[in-house]
Amino acid sequence: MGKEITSREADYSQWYIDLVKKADLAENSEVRGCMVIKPYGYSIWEKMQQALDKMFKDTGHVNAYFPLFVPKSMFEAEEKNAEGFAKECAIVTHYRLKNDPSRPGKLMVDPEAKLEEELVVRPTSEAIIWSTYKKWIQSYRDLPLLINQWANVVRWEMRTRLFLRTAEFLWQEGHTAHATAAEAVAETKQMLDVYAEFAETFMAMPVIKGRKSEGERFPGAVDTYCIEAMMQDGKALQAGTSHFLGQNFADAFNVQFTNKEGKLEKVWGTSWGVSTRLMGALIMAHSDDDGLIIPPKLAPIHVVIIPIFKSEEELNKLSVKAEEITKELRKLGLSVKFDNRDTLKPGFKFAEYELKGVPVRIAIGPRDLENGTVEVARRDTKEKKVMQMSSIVAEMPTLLDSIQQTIYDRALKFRDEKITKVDSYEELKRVLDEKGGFVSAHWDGTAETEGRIKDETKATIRCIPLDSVEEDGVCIYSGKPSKQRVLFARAY
RNA sequence: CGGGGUGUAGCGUAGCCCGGUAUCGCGCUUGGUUUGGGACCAAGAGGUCGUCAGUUCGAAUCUGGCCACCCCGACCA
Repeated sequence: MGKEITSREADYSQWYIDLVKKADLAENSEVRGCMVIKPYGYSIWEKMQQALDKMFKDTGHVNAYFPLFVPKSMFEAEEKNAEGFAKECAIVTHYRLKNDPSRPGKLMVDPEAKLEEELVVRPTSEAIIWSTYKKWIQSYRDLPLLINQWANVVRWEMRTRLFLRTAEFLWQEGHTAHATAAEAVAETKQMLDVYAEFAETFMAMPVIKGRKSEGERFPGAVDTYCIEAMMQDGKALQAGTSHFLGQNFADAFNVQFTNKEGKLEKVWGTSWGVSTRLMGALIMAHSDDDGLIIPPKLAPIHVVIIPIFKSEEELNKLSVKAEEITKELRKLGLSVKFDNRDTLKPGFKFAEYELKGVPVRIAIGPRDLENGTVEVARRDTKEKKVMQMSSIVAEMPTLLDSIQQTIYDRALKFRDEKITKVDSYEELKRVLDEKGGFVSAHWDGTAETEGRIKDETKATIRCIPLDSVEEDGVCIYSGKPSKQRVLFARAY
């Protein structure tokens, strides 16, 4: 009884919502489009942050924090970027409330406290950051400037979904400035590699690195790179982006430096980000109808120990062993929970930790005490086996590695099976409808063709894969010559 | 922003057509029995029925307005 989850087959969208809510990751808040990230969900995000933050630091970046508010005139300085986000900006127009004379005890906006200039709540921080960089950069010796910030941003979305698209979300945004275009491009690609490595190593989620078409490019960027992941329902999900900004923001904010020859040059920029959307990706990449499956490297709890007992005396005996194991596992840096609650049956606990995606469960009962064994169950395969109590600690790191690998391999196999090559428009449509996934096809490179295919099939060009080989072909839509296949998919 | 739906205890719901002060399950509290895959018994606590107005002796129920949220679409990370 208790927490029933809609099956993926019955209603994938509802399955996702059930999982988020019932596994205590997040819930809808009183504010439309905004969510409360609950402790269990937040602890997964913290794991992601820790891993990413280390990778950023290892590649020479430092953290800083810039304001939530951006003056409207500053925001609109880079026109394409401003235009791109204009439709979804929250704006602060007043700075004070006052008592409402017509409704005792209630407040109203004080019309006399109107701001001289409206403040845009950042949908992204390029504007405020580049206007600051202008002050920080004078010489080539000030470059490169490699800064990241962890922050919240607001995009007033029409339709929201927990983690995948919320009006306010958490992310990191890296903003770098360089002396040369080549260096900025290298930075853009380096950070794309960092994201891909993070997705694959920590999230156990294979991704395709690629470049966005003009139509899908970040507003204000010269080039946008992305990592694209495949969800279990056959829809693609953009999991991270890295932008080569060219000199667009240097132009808009007049950011120049003196080079070695004493000449003024404009700086080159990049920006890159991943968000709490990764939580949605993590859930939809791996989980099943029984609940979450969290790769060990991101699991808030690695191992849960569940005692099976009839009496308090029995529990006490088991507790001694369980605490011994807990202590030893913790020495290895693992997060262990010993669930000794005496009001719930073991079966209930089993189901609960499966729902929450804890990678390993150890059950220990009177029989085990006699035999010196424990029952070990892994979440990814549901496999259970009896192991020697004496060796369980030593074997745990290997077991967790194996789980991490199995989850990745499974996702990779699924993803690879969901890539289909087609050579005609009819085939593209059929594959999208019947199989889903990525469809690899020739495209003539025009925004017009891309737009028409999008209108007719709801599929977009997810990316032009970086590792794709040049091959002569014809565009499946226009019949014009093409040198490369791109990936189409319906996407989140 | 269009189309649909729903607001009743912490959660999920019945009641609404046909007006008479709210049903059931889960959860919670207390006590007892249980515990190797989602326990059971008993006794309890918990409600401005989204909101405002109207009709009526009487409104969860009828009428009108408003609000909120969810789902589907367009737009988007």
